Amino acid sequence: MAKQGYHHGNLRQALVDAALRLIEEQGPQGFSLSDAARAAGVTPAAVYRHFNGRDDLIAECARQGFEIFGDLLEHAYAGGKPTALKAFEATGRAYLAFARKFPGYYMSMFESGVNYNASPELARASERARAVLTRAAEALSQHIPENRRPPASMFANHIWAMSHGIVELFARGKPGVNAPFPPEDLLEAGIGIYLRGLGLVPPDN
Amino acid sequence: MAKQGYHHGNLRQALVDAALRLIEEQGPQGFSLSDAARAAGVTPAAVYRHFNGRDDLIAECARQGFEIFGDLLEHAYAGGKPTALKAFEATGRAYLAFARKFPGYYMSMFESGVNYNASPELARASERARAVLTRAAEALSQHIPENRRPPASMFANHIWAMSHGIVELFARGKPGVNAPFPPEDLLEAGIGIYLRGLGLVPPDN
DNA sequence: TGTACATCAGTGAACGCGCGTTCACTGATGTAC
DNA sequence: TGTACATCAGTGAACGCGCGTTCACTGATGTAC
Repeated sequence: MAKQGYHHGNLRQALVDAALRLIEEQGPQGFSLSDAARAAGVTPAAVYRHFNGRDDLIAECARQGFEIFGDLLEHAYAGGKPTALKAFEATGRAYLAFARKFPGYYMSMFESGVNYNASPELARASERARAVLTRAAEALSQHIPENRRPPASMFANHIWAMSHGIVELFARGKPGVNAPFPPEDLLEAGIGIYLRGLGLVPPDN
Repeated sequence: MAKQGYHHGNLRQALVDAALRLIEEQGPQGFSLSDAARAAGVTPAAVYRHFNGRDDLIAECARQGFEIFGDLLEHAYAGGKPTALKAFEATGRAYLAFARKFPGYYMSMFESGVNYNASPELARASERARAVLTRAAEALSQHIPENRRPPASMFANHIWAMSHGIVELFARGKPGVNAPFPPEDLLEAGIGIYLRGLGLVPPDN
């Protein structure tokens, strides 16, 4: 976009952006390298100046997604402030917010079937995002009496699974599925009930 | 399989079976009508004797899946016996059991992007399966004091979302993701904590 | 039991298409002098 | 400031491939007489 003419200026990122838009519209399998090139106003062959082919392009989408995702979760967690509980809840909300705001990234990360070990950078980025969730869970679990404290990674995974399930089932404009509640409310309530089950929230609302 | 030779005998079901096996192995987007025909030992054109093309074949896979899924959930729910709580837990377990035992069906139902309104039969089958989950939730919700009883469809959706999330994130042999717990245990624990949060299970284990 | 015939499930060749990828090339850009 | 040149990002034509779908056909099966 920076420059016009024969040389594109920033084709690499333009291709990523085009891919994200296409993935968002047609699903991770529904987009093609040629589509992305066309959307960026360029010959398919030009893609090979910047990526090792289709899979490499998707992997870069996912990598960028995980970076943003990690940043958002980190920011929401805010080092566990003001309380471990509030920080944890905020992190859960950030999960859904990310999926809603960046569906292309989300799909490239979780629905494209991308191999997280495709590149060291991707592996690192996805690992970091996961680590934020686990850290939030760990801080929270300190408030549960030790004798009935479940492993932190377990309930990080519970929250992750519920969030992901809500995104997949209810936060997509899937034909034929009419969600009776806004996904945000559904997740908020679900996390609330779950945390009450852990004894981290007073039993009576 | 019933007969050999020029006439296949039961090509329709053979194609469905082949499609399921392929979906299981390569994902819902990774299989082609030609693949399925080849696997059934038949020309691609023969498929059109039985289906209106690729999408119709997938829709039939999903329909059969939802029938089995509905039966399994129904059976697990067992009319709410012995208690609404135990029946509900059994239903949740049945969800995961289905996903594990019939990955091809599961993927055709939830990952293929099939339109649930593609045929009235598919719409009905998917509706029935959902209804079982909601009914189980409704029976259970009778045991919650009315003033702090969440809508039954809400917590049916919570359980559904968590189950689906666990299937997608941890019950697949996804490269690069090592689940720290068996999915069954993860779901069992998650449902347990959640139900405790609803006040349906004594607070101390 | 044997024969004629209707049915229709599957064949095989053909179609147009878009895909991912390769290759020798061209021409815009930036740098050295 | 002007010129020669190296760099390298993007071109455009070509490839082989497998796809979904169509069509006129063929030959196995089952039925009527």
